[in-house]
Amino acid sequence: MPATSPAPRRARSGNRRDEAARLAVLHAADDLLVEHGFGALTIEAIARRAGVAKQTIYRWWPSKVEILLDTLIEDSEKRLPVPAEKATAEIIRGYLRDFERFLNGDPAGRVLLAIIAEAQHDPGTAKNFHERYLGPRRERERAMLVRATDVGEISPKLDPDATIDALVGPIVYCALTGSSIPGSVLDTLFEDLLRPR
Amino acid sequence: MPATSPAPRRARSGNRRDEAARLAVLHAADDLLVEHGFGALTIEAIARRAGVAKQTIYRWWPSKVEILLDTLIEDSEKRLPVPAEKATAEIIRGYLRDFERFLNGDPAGRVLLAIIAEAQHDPGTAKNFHERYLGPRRERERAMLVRATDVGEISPKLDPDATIDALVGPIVYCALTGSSIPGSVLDTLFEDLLRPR
Amino acid sequence: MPATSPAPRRARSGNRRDEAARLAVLHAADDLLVEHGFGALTIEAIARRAGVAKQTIYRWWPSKVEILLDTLIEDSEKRLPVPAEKATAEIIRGYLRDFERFLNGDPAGRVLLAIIAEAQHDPGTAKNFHERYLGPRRERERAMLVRATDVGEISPKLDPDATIDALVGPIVYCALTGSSIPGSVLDTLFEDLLRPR
Amino acid sequence: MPATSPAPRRARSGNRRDEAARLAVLHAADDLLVEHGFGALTIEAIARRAGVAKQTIYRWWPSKVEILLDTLIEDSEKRLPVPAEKATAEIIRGYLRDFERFLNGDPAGRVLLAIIAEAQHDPGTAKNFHERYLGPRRERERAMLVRATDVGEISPKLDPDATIDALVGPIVYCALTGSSIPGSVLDTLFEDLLRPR
DNA sequence: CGATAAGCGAGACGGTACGTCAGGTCTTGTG
DNA sequence: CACAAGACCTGACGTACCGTCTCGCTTATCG
Repeated sequence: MPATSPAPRRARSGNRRDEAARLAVLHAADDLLVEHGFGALTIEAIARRAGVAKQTIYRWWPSKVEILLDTLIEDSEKRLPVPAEKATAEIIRGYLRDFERFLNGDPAGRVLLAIIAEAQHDPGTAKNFHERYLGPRRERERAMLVRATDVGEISPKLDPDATIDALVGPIVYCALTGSSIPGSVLDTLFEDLLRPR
Repeated sequence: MPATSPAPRRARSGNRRDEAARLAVLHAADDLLVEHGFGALTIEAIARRAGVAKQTIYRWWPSKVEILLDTLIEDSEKRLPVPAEKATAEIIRGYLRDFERFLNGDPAGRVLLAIIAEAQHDPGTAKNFHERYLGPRRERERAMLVRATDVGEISPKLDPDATIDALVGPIVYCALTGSSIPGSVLDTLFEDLLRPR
Repeated sequence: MPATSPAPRRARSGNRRDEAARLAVLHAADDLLVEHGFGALTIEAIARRAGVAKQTIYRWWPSKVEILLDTLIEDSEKRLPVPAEKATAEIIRGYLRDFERFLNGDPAGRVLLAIIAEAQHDPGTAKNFHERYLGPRRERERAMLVRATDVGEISPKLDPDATIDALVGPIVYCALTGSSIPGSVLDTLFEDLLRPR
Repeated sequence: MPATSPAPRRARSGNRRDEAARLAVLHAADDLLVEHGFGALTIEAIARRAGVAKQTIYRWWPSKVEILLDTLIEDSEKRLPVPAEKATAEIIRGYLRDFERFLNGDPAGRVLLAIIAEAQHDPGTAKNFHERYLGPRRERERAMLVRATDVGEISPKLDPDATIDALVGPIVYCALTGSSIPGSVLDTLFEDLLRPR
């Protein structure tokens, strides 16, 4: 009688990285940020909450912001993916609205704002933030715009990067100052800068 | 016979607030931020640098961000005043360009970015930042726009607040991400959103 | 009418050293050593027990052994003074017996043994132990012997230092190995090496 | 079919204890103690230096002091054997002088002092030290004295154990306090306590 | 004019978190 | 099954700042 399941059992630790610990840290950091704010986000608190040793954190992350960056990358991939297939004007408009909702409603959006903030205080954070998040994402946003332009869905007034800055800038700025940009304003900017067909 | 000068001399201490100490603290905070970044901006470092006792700082400022806020308010009044007299399209365009230069070139601009950042981490800071800086300044910016509109210099597509967010947002966002928005992009937004005569 | 007391009141802290904290640390260290052994004598434990901040300990003592050295010096001054007045054979014999009892019965004796031990592990400790305890005490012991010799109370076979080593050595050695030298043996060595009148 | 030997060659690992690893650990511990002092004697450092896994140490030794005890036992058997054949006064005197040289000159002597020290800090160490080193050695020293007494080589004033304490005590005490007892003093004690023929 | 009261530099104090090190346990994969 | 390797939790290390406090001084104000 042949081979019941391979019994994965518990393989909690060994000489390989412990996935459970990794996730516990990511979630602990996320939760602490959302529940008690960035001020409560200390390595000790994360370790305590995750049920993990401080050393385990220091072994795998150079700073607490890198932890946030990890959660941000994983979360924004799921919750705010850059549309990668067909690029219609409507899809782009939807992305902008999702972006606004992400920043003002989603816990992961709080993480993004916190990292932007921390990047002002520390050049190392700024560098990693660009290399690991902003850069790659901008790449895909630019590609989305170019595709839509090629297809004739939109005909932007400015070059792709400037266009993105002009559209995303107000959204982020409003989120940073605690307000939330109205959908109608978003629409006006969208119509105005992209001139959709 | 009209009283020889009151000889203010150095009044290093006494029973009234010591202006020299106040200025020393403001400058020390400013300098530390610019030279070594926000991470080096501790109360102890400010006190050390200013040659002042910690208690003197705690007596007059509730937190180190309030010190920055004080310097920001004084400095941006001097270096980036909101035009309050006549409001022509050209004056508004100049203000936007000055704003960009302020953020990316002036030490006081670094202070503003640092405070925006800190406001993400701490609600109290956010509140004070709005009440003491953002709010009053927005008031004057709005007034400037209204005046220009009334006079027929511009005819904005959006209501004043949305207009300001849409113009200032990209400038701030670019500064926050370490880049610097090109003048040409600024001009396009300006033309587009304000439709100057 | 001779001036009622100058009202010392409580002056618990200020910009001068806090005597209460100093004593709390000394006692905490002492107690921990006696109750849980040298292994439990960590700076953190001392601070915890004394109700004192770690920094307060580091401010005044370079190492935990120096704390022990402080208690040892204060305590052995009280509990095992070197006879400084008249020096008869009987007084010297009494001192030797007291020394044995100090090492094997008194908590302060445990402190002495612990410091001797720690001096084996760390040259700095050895140096301080000699300069602050062993040296000055040996001085007084030597003086006691010389005085007794001059008066004709004893006529030692060896020079003073060798005599002390020969008498104290067995006492300390037995204490270190957990046994306790019999009084009769002490008497034999005493008679033999000092040849009292 | 030539049945070449089973090629034992280097049997670095397998299912029996690896003698090379055992020796590497003992030597690493010894070297570290001599070169950098007891403070540098950590399990991790020993493992590093011996090129051995920590687990290998924990598998065979309950504590680092037991490692030292192992080296001490092996070394002092070779370098400071208790004379077991004929016991003349001269041989005993030589043993005392060798003992003094062992403590003050031989690396293995440093190990003995370190263990004595550590025994003050930890009762478990004290117990093992007595059972594995002090006890058996004292046995042989006592036997040596008894033999010499029976033969009439010496006629000690005190019982064997007290005699040994009285002779060895000053030697050890001087070594512990960093000085070194003069040979002449040793001779005086020897003559005085043993009264050799 | 002398008492009072406040601001000041200085710095000790009880704390929290930092980033590092070692302890001792456990698991993996190799020989 | 012993071993090298090394991840893991625990807890102490010594340091930096936090925000509060007392000290001894100087100086303006007021009775």
